Amino acid sequence: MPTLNEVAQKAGVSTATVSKVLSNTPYFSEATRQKVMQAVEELGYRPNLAARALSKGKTHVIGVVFPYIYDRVFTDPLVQRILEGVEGECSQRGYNLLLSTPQLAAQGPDENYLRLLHSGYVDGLVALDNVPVASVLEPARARNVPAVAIGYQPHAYYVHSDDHQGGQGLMEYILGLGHRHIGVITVRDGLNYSIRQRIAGLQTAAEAAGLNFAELPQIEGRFSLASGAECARTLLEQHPQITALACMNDRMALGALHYAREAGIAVPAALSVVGYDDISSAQHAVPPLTTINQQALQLGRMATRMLFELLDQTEPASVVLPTELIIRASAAPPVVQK
Amino acid sequence: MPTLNEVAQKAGVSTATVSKVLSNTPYFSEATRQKVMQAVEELGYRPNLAARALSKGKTHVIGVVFPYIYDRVFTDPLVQRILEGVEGECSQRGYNLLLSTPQLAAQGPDENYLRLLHSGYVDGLVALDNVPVASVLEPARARNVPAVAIGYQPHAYYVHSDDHQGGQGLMEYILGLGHRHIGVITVRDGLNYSIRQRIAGLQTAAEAAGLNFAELPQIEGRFSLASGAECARTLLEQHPQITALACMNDRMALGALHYAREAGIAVPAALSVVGYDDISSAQHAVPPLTTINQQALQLGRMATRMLFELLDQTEPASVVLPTELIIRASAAPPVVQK
DNA sequence: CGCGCGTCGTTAAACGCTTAACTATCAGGA
DNA sequence: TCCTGATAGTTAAGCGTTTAACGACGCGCG
Repeated sequence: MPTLNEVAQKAGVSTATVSKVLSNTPYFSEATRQKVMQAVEELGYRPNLAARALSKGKTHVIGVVFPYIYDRVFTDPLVQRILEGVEGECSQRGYNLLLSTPQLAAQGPDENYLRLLHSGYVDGLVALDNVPVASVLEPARARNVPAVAIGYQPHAYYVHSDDHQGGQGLMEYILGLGHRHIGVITVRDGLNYSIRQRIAGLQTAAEAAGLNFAELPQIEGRFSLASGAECARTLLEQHPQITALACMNDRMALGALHYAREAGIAVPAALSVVGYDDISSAQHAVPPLTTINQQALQLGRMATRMLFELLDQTEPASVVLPTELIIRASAAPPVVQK
Repeated sequence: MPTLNEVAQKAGVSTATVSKVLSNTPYFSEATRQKVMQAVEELGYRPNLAARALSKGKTHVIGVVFPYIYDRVFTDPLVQRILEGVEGECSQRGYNLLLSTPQLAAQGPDENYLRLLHSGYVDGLVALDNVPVASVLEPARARNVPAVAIGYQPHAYYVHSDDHQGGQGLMEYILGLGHRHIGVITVRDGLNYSIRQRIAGLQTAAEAAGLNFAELPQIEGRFSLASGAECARTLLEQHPQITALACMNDRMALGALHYAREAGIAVPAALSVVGYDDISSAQHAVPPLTTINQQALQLGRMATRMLFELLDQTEPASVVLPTELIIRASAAPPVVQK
């Protein structure tokens, strides 16, 4: 591959001049500009980014970090959506995207990730950082690598969705339909800050309606559709009086729907099911799933914009995105019984 | 961030020695090893990858290229799955993943991508390269950047799934059920080699059964679920005698299912629908979708392994992966009528 | 006429690492 | 004793950029 030097030779000038022309740094004549451009053209020269990175200390690469915790990273439709947002912002600005999926153990992220972080290979980081066990951004902060968290990280720049509001809205909706026997399908507490907030939101709404939230039947799934189906079965077998199921993500809600169909339980006539996330398949489920849209795309976009502000030396403000209740057809008033 | 030099100073040796110790190049004593390691430890030293890249000409980064054609890149569940495969192989070997989503115009990929390609920033490329308009790997070949295509690129190292076999299997299955009035939902020809092959497969099977394939009603969708629904409507309104719909991807098949449900057409009793891809939501559709599994995960894995072989200077063999017919519940024999 | 300044271009150092070439030391064999 | 060769470590060049520092030139102005 041709180098700056070869271009310089060909154009009959020094490398410094070529560099100036290419970076549009003042003080070169139109004539030399022409010569240089011509040489660049003929050789098909393109700068070596590694060299540039070394010299400038900037790589134009930002790292996207999806730690590998409860789930294979890319099975979560939200991740995909976030990535889409990040990607859009980056490519708009001519930045490249380095994907990192560190293992996250209690003592911190894995060595591979740390090497990347300290390598000078990325100008900044956008990280899904939302679990209590350990923060992937902690080491970044220690090394002064600009970073934005998607999640609940009060000590960092962050963006997250208003999960409390979302949870509350969801519960208010169910209560408003008239349900009182409500089962909750959640995940193990302490796995994820967002879900903890959603639960808190449910609780707020429940207690505002005079229900004792702690007495509502709850069960812990593992995020997946299959686990949702299983949880629905267990919950309904143990508490046949349940008329509504609030699931803390859409995949588990879809699982619940799946179970209901197999068990011959009509949704929403005999059982209401609501989810959380508004993943794309929620819309086409049978029946279409009532859920909370948490704007994953926007999450990715915002985080990336904030990172760019950081890179531009301006202090970004952390953001909390509002959620929206998406009413479809999987929930209805309970049939009056007994 | 600490540099090699600082480590060397602290350990009281030369940078060359430190470098040797760290890369385990022969000829240093246990004593110096200890000193060096201690210094590394205390300073928290980690190599600057840009410098290393410049010096060695290797970055340990491979580029994953998903050109941006008919669709926003990450909306296709297959892309996600392929990415998962690539990611797994890479992180196993300590490689990092750079994501590139070039715009693909007739005259070739965009400048941003070319810059990346020529930058020396990636050691190799795995590319979804499967469209007739232009190849993203063409410029890679021109620059001698090792690359593997996922798709039909006979001039390159490639891996693709046996779409002809898949299409044929799908059609044989439908014919075997007894259908003769079969509608085909495809995409604009020339958009995608794989789909062209699938169609060829359908045709092979149809003609083996004595059907004139060209006379079967066909319509072109745009990959998406919504377009599938629309196509199903059009096709069925124009050709009410159709008893089965063969869709060239699952999303359009899901759309067809969606339309059928709305229109009150019972699947599979009154209409059989089959898809292609076996995306995860196919399994949970109502009714569960009969489709062809094309092993997207494996596609990503294989391509990456081939790339690593290439990087190891060994000539990889291109691969064609077999497909598998996944029989679920969206297709059944036609009701004998008239 | 001479000085200063704006313009255009060059030289060379620096970024942090790898590695070929080199020096020094020491043990063992002839 | 001397030579050889293995071992241990150093020096310095090189990877391809950027950029600070510097020189040369010409022009306008006092």
